[in-house]
Amino acid sequence: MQQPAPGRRAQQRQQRLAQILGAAEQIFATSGFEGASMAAIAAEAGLPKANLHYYFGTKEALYAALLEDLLRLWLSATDAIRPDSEPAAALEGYIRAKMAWSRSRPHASKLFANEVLRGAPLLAAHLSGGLRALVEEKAAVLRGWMAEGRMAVVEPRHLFFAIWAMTQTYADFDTQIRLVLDVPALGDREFDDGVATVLRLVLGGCFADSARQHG
Amino acid sequence: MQQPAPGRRAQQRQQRLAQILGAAEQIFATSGFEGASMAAIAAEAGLPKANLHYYFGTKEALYAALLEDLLRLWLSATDAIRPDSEPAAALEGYIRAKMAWSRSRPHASKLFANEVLRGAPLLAAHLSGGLRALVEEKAAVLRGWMAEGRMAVVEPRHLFFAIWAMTQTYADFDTQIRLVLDVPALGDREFDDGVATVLRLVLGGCFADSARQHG
DNA sequence: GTCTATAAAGGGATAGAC
DNA sequence: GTCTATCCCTTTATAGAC
Repeated sequence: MQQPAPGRRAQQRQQRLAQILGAAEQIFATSGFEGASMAAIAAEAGLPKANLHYYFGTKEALYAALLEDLLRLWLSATDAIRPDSEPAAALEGYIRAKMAWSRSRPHASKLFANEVLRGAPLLAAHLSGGLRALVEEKAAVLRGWMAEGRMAVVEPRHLFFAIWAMTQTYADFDTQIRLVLDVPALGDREFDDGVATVLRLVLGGCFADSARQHG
Repeated sequence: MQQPAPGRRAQQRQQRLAQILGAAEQIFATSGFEGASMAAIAAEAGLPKANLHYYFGTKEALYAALLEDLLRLWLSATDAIRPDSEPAAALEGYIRAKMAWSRSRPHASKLFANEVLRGAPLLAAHLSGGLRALVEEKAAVLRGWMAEGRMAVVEPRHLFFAIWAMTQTYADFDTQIRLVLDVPALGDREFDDGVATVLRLVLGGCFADSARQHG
């Protein structure tokens, strides 16, 4: 029951955990749960295989730990959407945040995509629980703005689906985008174009004349 | 070199092939390449495992055959986008076609998503070849419309990325959408709302005042 | 806590009878 | 052409030395 201050031992433990989680995120993201092997994760982390089992027990527990972290990020990105926000600015901030996340954490996004693609066996409870509640809450905010005539009338939950899809595609489908654009990797140029396109569609669709200011 | 008319033998062969391909599409879509087992595909098809190897040789060859079929669908959906088309009608037709495809062939869409997520090892050549050429061709059509002032100026290739993402999410992320909307499965209502939302964003973003006609 | 060696299970693929 | 039995390899997970 004692809670010792983090000494050298605890710090090294935290470092090992982060080391394993980072390697696991990358391997799981590009190979999926079944495709990833503990050996590949161990190699990426620079540790023997048995170490992973010492820290996390099973492959599924390690995978679940990653999804847990992930959910927190997902749920925290909508903070800017509050009843007292300016509607267009709130949506623009949300889109920019989601796009920045696709750029900074592409592996996390792919991990999430892989999990949902296979039917979300480990995430179903969170999706119908925390995420659903959050979406309902934010949808209510949007409906309020619509009732006040501050934005066009659209089904707010489907608007979220559209924003998620458009922003996450720059992480999940980066391979396709890269090959179609014929660039070695997605950089400033591609993300700027992406943000501009998503902003134009969403602001143009929700606010009509507000779209012009973004090129 | 002889090309016999399809007799009973050839017909049964075609039926077996279709039987296997259908089962494989479903299993690969929900489990990914590595996650799917030949045993699971055989069980789904109602055939012994060795039959699959007789017809397709290896697991990878079976998977590649599915991707081959898939590409034809992907590349044929843009037919309505031609220089002499009416811009808004052409984009609307394309969106409706893509959305209908997400509804009728969700397994195919998921299969494609799984493949791109893992870096498109078997599809890279097609993406940077046929798909890239097609996108360049259609992007040129859109640029022509923009130059004539018939639609807003957006980066046309990113507009395609956005349309692909928004429409395919109704197949690939159906689990998430289903759980957030709290419905047992996506039906008419959900797809109608989805089409309306995507149309509003794209037409609103590209044609400003044309968005109103779609609710 | 860390690592080597290995057990136990499941995978793709094939041999060979029918 | 079809199916059963089996080979061989990889995988997860653990035992046990250090």
